Amino acid sequence: MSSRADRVDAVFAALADPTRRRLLGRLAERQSATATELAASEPVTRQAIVKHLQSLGEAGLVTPSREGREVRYAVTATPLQDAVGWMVTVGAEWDRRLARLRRRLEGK
Amino acid sequence: MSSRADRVDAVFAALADPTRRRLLGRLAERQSATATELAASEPVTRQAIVKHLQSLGEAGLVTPSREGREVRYAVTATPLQDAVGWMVTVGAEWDRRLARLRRRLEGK
DNA sequence: TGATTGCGCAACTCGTTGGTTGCACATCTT
DNA sequence: AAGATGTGCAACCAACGAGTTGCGCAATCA
Repeated sequence: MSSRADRVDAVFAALADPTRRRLLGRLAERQSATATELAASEPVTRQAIVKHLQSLGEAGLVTPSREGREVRYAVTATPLQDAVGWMVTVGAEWDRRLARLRRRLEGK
Repeated sequence: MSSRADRVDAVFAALADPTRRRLLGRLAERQSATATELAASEPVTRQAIVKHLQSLGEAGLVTPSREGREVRYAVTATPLQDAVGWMVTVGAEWDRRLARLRRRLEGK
């Protein structure tokens, strides 16, 4: 029933690992990438990358799609909203902080 | 030197555990609480709570303060900004999402 | 003063997980 | 058809982390 809490849980768990965050970053730059491609830029094995991508996939942060003989991954980014939502409910003056952040981003 | 990345890392690692997030929630409601108090509302030992609070403390999310013979903990909430900042750099149309979120919270 | 209450430290268990290696299977390319 | 390239599966290892129990010490209360 508590699918919302589970989602948040999965997202934070996925984002807990720095390698996973880096992978998400890479996938945000390039539109998509395969596990072997990502493994080239990362100091670990392809298999490790695959596992990370699976974690990210279970959290809904990344979506795989088969293309011929290779599997390309792309960011979904939607479930991050839940995580941010949780953060907001915790902090006190978070409204102001978010506003400041947005201004800083829009002002570029 | 990469203190920024480390901070984000600590925050996400701290937020990865559901118990820790619940503790943060409790501390957000009440102004402050001791480990033993929190242990009463939680199905684990006081010692476990203490460890969690230490993790949260190292992440800068919580601040302890001694008062007589007891130690009270309170949320700091500032470093969450870094985490949100990271999230923003990843997602694509995050500006809009944050805006929607703020509206939903203000309208509430 | 003695009993209680709250905290700190240490050792230990057990499950999870990030990472590896090895091999088999599928899919292009030449 | 043969060789290369990309993925999937499984077993294994080491380290970390959540949680426990036990004990000792400081501070408050009766």
